[in-house]
Amino acid sequence: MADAATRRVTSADVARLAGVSRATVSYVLNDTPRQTISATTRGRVLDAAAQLGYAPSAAARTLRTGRSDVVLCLLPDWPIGPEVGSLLGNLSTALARHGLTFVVHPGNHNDRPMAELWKAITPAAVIAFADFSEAELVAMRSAGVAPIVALARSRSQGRAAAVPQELVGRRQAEHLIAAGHTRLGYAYPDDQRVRFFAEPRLAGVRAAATARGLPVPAAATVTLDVAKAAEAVRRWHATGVTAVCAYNDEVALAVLAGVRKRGLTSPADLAVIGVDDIPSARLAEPALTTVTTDQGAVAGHLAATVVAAVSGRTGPALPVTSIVKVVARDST
Amino acid sequence: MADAATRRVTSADVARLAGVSRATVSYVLNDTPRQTISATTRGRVLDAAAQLGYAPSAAARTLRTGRSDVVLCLLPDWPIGPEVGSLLGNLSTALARHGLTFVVHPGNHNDRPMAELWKAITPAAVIAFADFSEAELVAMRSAGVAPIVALARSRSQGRAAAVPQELVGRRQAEHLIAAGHTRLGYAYPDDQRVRFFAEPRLAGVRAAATARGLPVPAAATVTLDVAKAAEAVRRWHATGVTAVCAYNDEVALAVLAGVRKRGLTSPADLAVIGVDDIPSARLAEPALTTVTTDQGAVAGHLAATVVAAVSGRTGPALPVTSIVKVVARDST
DNA sequence: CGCACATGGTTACACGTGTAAGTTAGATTG
DNA sequence: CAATCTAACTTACACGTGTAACCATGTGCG
Repeated sequence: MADAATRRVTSADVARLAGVSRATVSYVLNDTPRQTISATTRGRVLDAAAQLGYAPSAAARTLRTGRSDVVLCLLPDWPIGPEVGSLLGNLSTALARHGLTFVVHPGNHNDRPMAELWKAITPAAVIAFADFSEAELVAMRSAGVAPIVALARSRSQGRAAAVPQELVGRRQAEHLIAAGHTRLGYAYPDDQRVRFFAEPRLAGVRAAATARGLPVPAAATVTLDVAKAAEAVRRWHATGVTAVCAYNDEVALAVLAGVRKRGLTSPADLAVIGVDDIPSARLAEPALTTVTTDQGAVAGHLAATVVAAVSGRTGPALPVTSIVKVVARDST
Repeated sequence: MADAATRRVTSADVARLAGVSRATVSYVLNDTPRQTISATTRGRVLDAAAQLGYAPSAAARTLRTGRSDVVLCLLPDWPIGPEVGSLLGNLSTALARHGLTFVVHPGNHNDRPMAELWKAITPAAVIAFADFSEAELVAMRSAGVAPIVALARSRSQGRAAAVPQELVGRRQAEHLIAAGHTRLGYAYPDDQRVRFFAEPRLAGVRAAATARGLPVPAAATVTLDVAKAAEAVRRWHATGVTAVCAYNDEVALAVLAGVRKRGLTSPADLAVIGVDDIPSARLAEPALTTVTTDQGAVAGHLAATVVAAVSGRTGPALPVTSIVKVVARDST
């Protein structure tokens, strides 16, 4: 058993055991470019480090370098689904492959003024789902961290690795139009916090409709409540709408519940298409057609953007095609 | 516009502006106990710090202190639902109230040997959902971080702040038994990674049944697929089972889909109760009865356990009553 | 008066690391 | 053979902070 007061093993311990100077240890362990080390000493250092189980202190390294290898992701305050969870998991392994450690902060950043976070962590980059405020941007510039906007378009500065949400809406609408529907509806979410996402998706649906010369889609807010959803369904059905795009799979499930409540059937009376392909989607009555995003590809591109940003270069453009796909089921 | 090469504002800058020594700045900003500072200097220091927008370097502070104020949560590799997301959010604000910054790592820790994480972050405590391995425990001891096991029982060392999962199963079964059901079934998840959670829940259902002198529940694995679920429903119905507890809301929705597929109805032919109260639950056909956990209370207790652990004291016991509640809907 | 003592500060060091600059000793070269 | 160069290191400093140890004042008290 190790003592309770066992000291941390430092690079000086490794140097002592290997019989070299501390600088040599650092050069070996970091593969410093223009520094030549003989093979035998290199081996001795590596052996000593392994034997002692040496792991460098992140605090000291960050202090010296001024930049850490931590990438911080600020989660929005609205509830996240499994699709975001899978994105985060993929992003974590993708960044780890580049020597970056990925970390997520779930707190709503309205709570604490976010500078509290840089006080605690000194990240190399910060990923957020919504745009940064101007004050946040200058604070990040002066702290030397790279701001990155994910999943949405960036209107201001900061690198963007956005999945264009317009595309999601366009794919939904195109699928319905291809099935022969001409009068579309849009089920808008009740939660005000996701407007940032819902607005461009609705815009995409509108764009697809007008591109085919169809009338502008009839948007209605749908809460996650059967009675309210049934009311929206009644209005759509009365005005000749035969198919609706929903912001979400959950909103789509609410619409389906409303359809059943009104005694109608889907897709005969009203076709419904969602977004995300949550597990419940295939279990609905009828099984829900939905649009899914390739989270692995998005994570890979996001990771590339991050490493480009911390290296100071500009990131690659997202290969936008075939990243958003329709999962056809019974509701359309 | 600030220069591109703008330097970080340090405590020395604050000291210079306030006309005091750097130590005084540190004493003022940290409210060091046995150090007396006059009110006027204190004010000057505070003003200077605010004017300069000073935020201490976490790296330097951690290096000096040996312990940071970061609490790291290791996420499991199985997909997390919105209930875990809400728990994390609550935990973040609860810990922030104690001056701790909460951070989540989504990567499966089989990927990298987890020591890679302490290389990057030096947390004060680590929260995991499953048990730690013995090697991990000794590594954490020697690194001085407090291990904490959440949401499950801890069989080994390390503080535990567990919500007993047996209780969840017991509540499910009791609700069905109170409604008059005597022959119960259990819908076991297909995903092997959640066995750690499913096993105790099933045990709770068994315990509740035997406590009332009922036969042992008929457990069956249910995949998230309508056909497979329908087959399980057929067997239950054939063997006289009238009500099933599901591991999950999603598994419960699969059972409901199986019930419809067989041409049966719920709860008349088969009552179903889930766990988690996901948004889709109330939108199902019929609306799903489920068991929900008060995530705010759990987060508060978990936070208390963490602060107790980093302070070296032992944490309080969880007030286990009334933390798990049944949300009665139409499926029972 | 002389001593102890609280008040309000300052000086100096340590934390563990990366890296620029210096120092050998042997190889190369004109 | 002297001068130069290169491989293989070592020495020394800086990053920004917390805190123990010192120092200079008054101030009460016998």
